[in-house]
Amino acid sequence: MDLLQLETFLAVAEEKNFSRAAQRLHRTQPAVSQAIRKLELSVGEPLFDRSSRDGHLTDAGVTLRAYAEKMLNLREEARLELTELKQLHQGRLSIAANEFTSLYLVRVLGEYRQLHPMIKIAVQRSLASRISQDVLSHKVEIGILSFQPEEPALRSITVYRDELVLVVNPQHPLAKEREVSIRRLGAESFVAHNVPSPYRVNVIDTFRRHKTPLNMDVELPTLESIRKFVAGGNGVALLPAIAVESELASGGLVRIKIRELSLERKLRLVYRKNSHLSHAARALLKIMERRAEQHGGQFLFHRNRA
Amino acid sequence: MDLLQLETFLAVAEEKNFSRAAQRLHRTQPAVSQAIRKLELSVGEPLFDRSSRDGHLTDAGVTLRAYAEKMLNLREEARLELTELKQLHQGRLSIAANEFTSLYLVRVLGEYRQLHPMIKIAVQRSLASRISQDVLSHKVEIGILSFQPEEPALRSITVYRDELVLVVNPQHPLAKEREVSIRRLGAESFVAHNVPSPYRVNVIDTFRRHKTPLNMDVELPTLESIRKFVAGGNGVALLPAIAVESELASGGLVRIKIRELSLERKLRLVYRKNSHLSHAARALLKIMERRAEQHGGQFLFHRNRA
DNA sequence: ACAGTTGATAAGTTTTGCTTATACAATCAG
DNA sequence: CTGATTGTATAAGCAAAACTTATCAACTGT
Repeated sequence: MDLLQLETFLAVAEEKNFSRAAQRLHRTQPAVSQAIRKLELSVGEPLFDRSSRDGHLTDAGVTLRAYAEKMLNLREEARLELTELKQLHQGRLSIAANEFTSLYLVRVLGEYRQLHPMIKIAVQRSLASRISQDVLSHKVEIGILSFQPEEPALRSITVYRDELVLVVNPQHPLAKEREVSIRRLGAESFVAHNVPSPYRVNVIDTFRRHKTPLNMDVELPTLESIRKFVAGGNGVALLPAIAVESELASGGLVRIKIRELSLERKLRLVYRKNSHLSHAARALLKIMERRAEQHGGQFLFHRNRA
Repeated sequence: MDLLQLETFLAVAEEKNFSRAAQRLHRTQPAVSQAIRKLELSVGEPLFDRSSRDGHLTDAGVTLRAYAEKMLNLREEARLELTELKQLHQGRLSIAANEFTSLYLVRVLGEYRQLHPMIKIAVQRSLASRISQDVLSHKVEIGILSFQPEEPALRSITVYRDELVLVVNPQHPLAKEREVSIRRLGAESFVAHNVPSPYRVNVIDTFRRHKTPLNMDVELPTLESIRKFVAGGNGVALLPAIAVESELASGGLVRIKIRELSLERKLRLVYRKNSHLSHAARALLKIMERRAEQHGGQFLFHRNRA
C-alpha cells in the first residue's frame, strides 16, 4: 500500500472508470488495472464491485478511500510547506553573538526582518569564547565572532570590517589631538572590558613592544558601562568603532587615532563545516554581502578554512 | 515521496544513524542512503545535517517528519480498520425482502445479530417484483425472493424450502378432513393476496387443469389481514407454511393437505453476479446454510445460474 | 446478433531499488 | 600525527516492480 497505488485508487474511485482514470494519471489502462489488483491483494479483498461496471466501491473500498484521501492531502500539505520553507515564508534563524558583535547584527537584522517577516529570529547572547561551542553543538546555526575560530569543524566568512578606536571624553586633554603616539598613552588610565579576547592580547603586546606601560585600572563588564564611564571623564578606552558611532557623532566622545596601532577587527559569520546553511541563514548572508559591497568591502566575504 | 521512503526517513530520524536504521528496516546501509538521497532530491533540499554525524534534522527534515508520521499512522489505521472489516467487527448488510420472505429473514437475523453485533443491518421492505431491481441498482446488496429471478445479471442460492398450505378456521367444514381433493375446493371461497406472484399463476393453472373453478372472492393486501380474515371463519387461503406456523400450533387455523397439489416454495437469496459478496453477506449465508442442514435441506444451497 | 466500450491478462521492456564491494570522511587512541 | 574505527556515499550488478503494447473476454446498447 503505497501512495502511488492509493493515488491510482482514488482516481478510479472518482472517475468511476479505469480507462478514464488511466488517462488522468497519464498511464495506460492495464497499468491502472494492475495497480488496483495489487492494492486489493495487499488489502486482502476487492475494493471495487466488478459486477456492475459503474465502479461501485465495496465496503473495503469506501473505508480505504477515506484514508487514502487523508494521506494524499497530507503529502500535498507537506510539499507546500516544504516549498514555502525554501522560499523563506517560514523557517528559523538562530544566531549566537556576543555584546560587540550583536551590535553589528542588529543593523543587519532590521533589513532581514523586512525582507523575510515570516522567519523567526533567535539571537542567543553568548560570550565570544563560547560561541564556537554553541555552533558546534547545534545550539545555534551560526555565530558572529570577531576572530577566526580555532575549531577545525567550523568555517567562517568575514562579513564586516571594524576597528578598535581610542575614545575619550571631550574635556580630556587628549581630545584636542587628532593623533597620538603609543608612548603618550602610557600616562593614560585605560578602562577595559573584563572578558578575554584576542584583541586585548594584541593591544597588550603592542604596548609591551613599545615599552610603554598599559594601565588597565578599571575593568567593566559591559560595553554600555565603559562608554558611560569614559564619557563621564574617566580615562580612555579602546572600543569597536561600531559601538561608539552615535557618541562620536553627538560629540559625547572623541576619537583619537593611535599612530602606531591599527586594530582592524574582522567580524566573521561562523557555521558548521559541511553543514548546509538553512535558507534563512543564506538569506542573512546575502544581505551581509550586499552591505559589505556598499561599504567597499573588497577584502570581505572570503571564505576562511578553519 | 512515497511511504517506503518516508518510513526509511523516519527510521533514520529516530535512530539518528543510517546504519542502525538499515538494520531495523532489514535493509543494507546503502539502500537507506539511497532512499534518503532520493527523498532529498524530491524535496529539493537536505533533510539531515551531514556535518555532525549525529543525525540532526534540518528545518526541512523537521517539517517532513511531522507529516511522515501522520501519513504512516494513517496507513496503520487504515490497515487495522480493513482487517476489522474483514473480521466482521464492522460493516453493513442491506437486504431487500417482501412481506413473506422477511418472515424467514427475521428468524435468521436474530442469530446473525448475536454473532455479529457490530454489523448494521438494513432490511428494505419491497415488493417481490421490485427486489431484483433493488439488487441490480445497488440499492441493496442481497434480496430474498421466493422464485428464481429472470435477470441474467443476478445469481441466486436456494436457502429455504417452504410450501404453500391450505388453511381454514377450525369451525370450517373442511377442518375435519386431513386431506382434500382439488375438486372439493371448487366449492370454497379463496382469500388471496393481491400482489402478483408466480405461485398464484401456478395455482390458477392447476385448478384449470382439474377443471375446477377457483373462486378468489376476496383479495387482501397483507398477510396479517388474510390470516385474520380466514381465522374469523371467512373462506380458505393458501399461505406459506412459515407464515401460519404459530396459528397452526395454537389451533387458530387448521391446515389441510391438497391431494393433487404440492406447492413447494423455495426461498432464494439473490445477489449480483460477479459481485463479491461482502463479509457481512457471506456471514449471513453461512448461518442460512447451517440452518438448512439442520432442517434436512439436502436440496438446498445449490447455486442457480440466472 | 453485432459493434463498441471497458476491464483483464500476457509478454516484453524500462525503471526502480536492493545488494555487494569499495571509497571517502571524521573521530579516536596511542 | 598516524592507523584503526565508525559512519556515510558511490559504483556496479542484479532482481523485482511497474509500465507498455497487444490481445482477449465480458458486458452494453442498438
